[in-house]
Amino acid sequence: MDFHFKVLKTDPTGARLGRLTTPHGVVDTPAFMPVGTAGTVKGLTQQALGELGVQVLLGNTYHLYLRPGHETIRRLGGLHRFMAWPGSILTDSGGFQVFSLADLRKVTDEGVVFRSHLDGSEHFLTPEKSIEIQLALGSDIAMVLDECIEYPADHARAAAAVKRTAEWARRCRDYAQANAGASTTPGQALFAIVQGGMHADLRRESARQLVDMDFPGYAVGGLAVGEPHGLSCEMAATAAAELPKDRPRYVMGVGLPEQLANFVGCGIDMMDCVLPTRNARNGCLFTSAGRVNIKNAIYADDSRPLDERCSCMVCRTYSRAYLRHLFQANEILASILNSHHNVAFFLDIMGKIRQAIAFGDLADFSSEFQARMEAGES
RNA sequence: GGACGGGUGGGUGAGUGGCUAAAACCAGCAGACUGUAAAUCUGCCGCUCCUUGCGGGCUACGGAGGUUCGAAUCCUCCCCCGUCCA
Repeated sequence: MDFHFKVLKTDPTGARLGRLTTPHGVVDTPAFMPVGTAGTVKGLTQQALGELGVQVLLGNTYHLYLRPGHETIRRLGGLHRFMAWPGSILTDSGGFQVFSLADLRKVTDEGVVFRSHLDGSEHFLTPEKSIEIQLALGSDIAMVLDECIEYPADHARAAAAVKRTAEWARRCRDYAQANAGASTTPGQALFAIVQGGMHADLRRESARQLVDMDFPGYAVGGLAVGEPHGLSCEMAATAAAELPKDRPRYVMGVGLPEQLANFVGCGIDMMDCVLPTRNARNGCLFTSAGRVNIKNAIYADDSRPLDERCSCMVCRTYSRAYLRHLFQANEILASILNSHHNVAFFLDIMGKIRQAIAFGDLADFSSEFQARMEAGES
């Protein structure tokens, strides 16, 4: 199967219902992609992910390069076979680590020198190296190496990152084209990443530069780095307006449950976020009535399901009291069940968003959802 | 009966004259988490009062006395708990 994307319907709000086809299957969009940095969505088996209806998940170039090593994964048949995941995979390029490992790296035009967070060893990640790794991993969608900057960042700083990101995108594209045969997944696609901080002119400029390079898909990066949600949406919409309508658009690293529909309304087709899994492990559960901190004492005797409106395995089977107990007792099952529910909840939202676009009432869905979240427990 | 060692806040356990309402860890309570250096991190954690302040009062380091300007820390006696000797 070759990579292609088809917009099935565009909502008056700008939201798109679509279908992405990758070498490993179909992805209904708008899609939420759980994050599986190190070749595992923490707390969930691949079987569970399949049962939850996950169609695409993330892996991380930087992490898998450091451990177990991309050549090891290549020898084992690529990331899909290595982790026994038959569905689609998108790999991040290491660009986010340019941001999050600020204390452990040095950026130059040539690339990024990282000190491994595992053993302190030095590694030089260039655009070419990032692609070389991703070709070995054989993700369905690789990402260009970008420079993700902090918030706030002034115009000059953001402009420099835009310039560098464009140069790196070109190098990534050229290297990927020249070495396509080295991929463990024939037909692997490469997405570019729009930067520009919170400066609309730079977002537009970045998008145009990348569109000129003709990528099969485009991401908007550098959002959800601490700025207010309204600004994120504004930047996502600004970038999306410059992007070709027939290519998938992906906002990286978002968002909260109540934010997902807003990005979709900006014309976004794909999102990923660590929140459902990370927060699950930290006892923060997302429900249709808002956040539930399952470690709170008020749940000690609560026999109700976590979310009465959720039909996931956890909500069908276990009480809040039990989930709290597992968390308090530091039991592994707490992470497993909490992650299961949170991912199910995010996927459920996306399903409802797709349905709402199909029915043409995304705006209604969005405001209803928001209202229920804010109303909290009844 | 004798010789040592020890009794500290819910637990373990530091502290051996003032900087100690008493380290640290655990437990408990609450909060945070947005392309994962995260099963992590932060705050609170004797009682009480208010004008919520690096505020006031009270209680507290087995018990009772004492020394001292000042004691969890020094002295005396007593009570417990360990180990060893009879």
